[in-house]
Amino acid sequence: MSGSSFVSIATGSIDPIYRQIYDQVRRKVAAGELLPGQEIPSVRDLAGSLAVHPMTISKAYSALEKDGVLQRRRGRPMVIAGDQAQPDGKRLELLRPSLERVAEESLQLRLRTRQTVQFFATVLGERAQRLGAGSTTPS
Amino acid sequence: MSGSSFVSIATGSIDPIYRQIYDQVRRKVAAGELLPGQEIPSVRDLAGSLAVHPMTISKAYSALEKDGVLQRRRGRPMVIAGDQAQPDGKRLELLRPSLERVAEESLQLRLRTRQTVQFFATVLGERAQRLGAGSTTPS
Amino acid sequence: MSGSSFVSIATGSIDPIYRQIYDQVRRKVAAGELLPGQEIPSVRDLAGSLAVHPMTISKAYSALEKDGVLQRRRGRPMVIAGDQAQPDGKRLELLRPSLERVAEESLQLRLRTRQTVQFFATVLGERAQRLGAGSTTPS
Amino acid sequence: MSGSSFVSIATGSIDPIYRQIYDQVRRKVAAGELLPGQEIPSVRDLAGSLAVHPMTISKAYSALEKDGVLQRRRGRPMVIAGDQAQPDGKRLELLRPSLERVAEESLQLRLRTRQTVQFFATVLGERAQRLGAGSTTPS
DNA sequence: GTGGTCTAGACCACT
DNA sequence: GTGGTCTAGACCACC
Repeated sequence: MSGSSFVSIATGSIDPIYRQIYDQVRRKVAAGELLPGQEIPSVRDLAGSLAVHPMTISKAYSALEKDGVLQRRRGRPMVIAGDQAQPDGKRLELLRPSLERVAEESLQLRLRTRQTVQFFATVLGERAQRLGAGSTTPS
Repeated sequence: MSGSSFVSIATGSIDPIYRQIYDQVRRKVAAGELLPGQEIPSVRDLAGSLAVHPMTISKAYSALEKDGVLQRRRGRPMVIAGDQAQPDGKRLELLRPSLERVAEESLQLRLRTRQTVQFFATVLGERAQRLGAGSTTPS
Repeated sequence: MSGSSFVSIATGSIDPIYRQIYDQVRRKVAAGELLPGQEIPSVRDLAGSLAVHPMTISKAYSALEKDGVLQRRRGRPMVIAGDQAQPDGKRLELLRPSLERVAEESLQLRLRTRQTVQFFATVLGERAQRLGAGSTTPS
Repeated sequence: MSGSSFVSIATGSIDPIYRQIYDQVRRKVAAGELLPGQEIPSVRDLAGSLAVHPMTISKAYSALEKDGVLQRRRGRPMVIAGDQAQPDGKRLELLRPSLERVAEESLQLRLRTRQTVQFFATVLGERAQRLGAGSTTPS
């Protein structure tokens, strides 16, 4: 978990590791945090730092390449492909599926809307502060 | 979906059949459409009408029983369990893990906190309305 | 090499096994030889009969699913997806890349056009006869 | 592609750089654009002007030498090798494996023999014309 | 029974 | 050094 971690994985998560990597890279590119032309960690490097099998990383990278997010360069590290940064509104929409899911849960728990929203604001605030304060603290 | 269908399944859906059933029952109970003490179709009956393997139904029912939504009665159909409401605060905490996850995504997308929270309120409102409107809750 | 072999692989080929399988299935579907709804061999079965690792088959099937050629059915064999048979002209176009490649070779060998075309006709005729005569003799 | 460029490479191409170089030289020789005895750029020069690793150029040149297209001369630039034409029949046979492969594809697509052969003739004609236009006309 | 994911480790092609 | 392909074999989720 170095300060400049490229991505982070949650071993206990429901969705597979390669998917987590795929999603995170896609999001970072959309947010403009990873810029076109920028080199990404090699399959072996990332596999090493995440303590994961190289093939798992390779699978994520391949999917990202197929979807036009990454570009392969034979014998050299892969790079972020042409401009794909999204305007604010579009980036917000990327969050919708996750929000729908959590909204569903909230309703199943019979929680009141205002209560849920306020709690979310709190959680989000805490998390933002943690990030802002001590350099980087992902995961 | 005929008027009397207990639940409906979407064969092409991403999530497994047993999950679809689980979710629908849970939602109908939360919405008050299925009331405590009410009998539900037997495993065999439902399996027959949905053209699904009985084990799949059984799995959904077992999960619902484990989560206190259904009650088993030897030799007789299962029934919706009694209301075991929890204090608000406790139920809210149940939502935290999901909120943390979506907060993480929001930060990775570099969205502003206020913007995200407002969008969540919107999504939550839409979803609540959809549930409130047509009593019935298709997937 | 049973008479009803689903696909065949050339171990010495330039392109990877999973690609060979992908291409053959795609072609057979385009040709209407494999029809929508039709079941295909399971990953394990095909892996066994081709003496190949299951993951190799899985990779081919996954790609075919992603491209809409196959449809997954949880717990059951995959099937050919909705209608995709192509009219003659389009099918012919599918052959173009291969023809371009061989045309290139022909020119590099300084062969005369007519000579090459006639030779191709011969080869094609022989192969068609072999197929027509002794049931099936692929590979 | 400047007028005096020996070869050009497409970095985004599917096939490797060394192959692109190999093919272009072979083609130019076949087309008579490069004549026996003519000197070609040194490995270092070409590597510099193409901004490619010298080893890549070296690999292409070695393959060309191995196939009798180039001739090495100690301490001096390599030259195009003398013409070693082969009888027509023999060269035709060199094309058989490729033709067999494409014949296989044609049959899998259930295309009629005549249709396929005619289409091949068309493709071959187009390609010959494209090559012929530039300078010398291959038979 | 079905397919999916992951690990461990080998080999290859390309730069 | 880079990524790609394949094998061997384990474990999981779903029907």
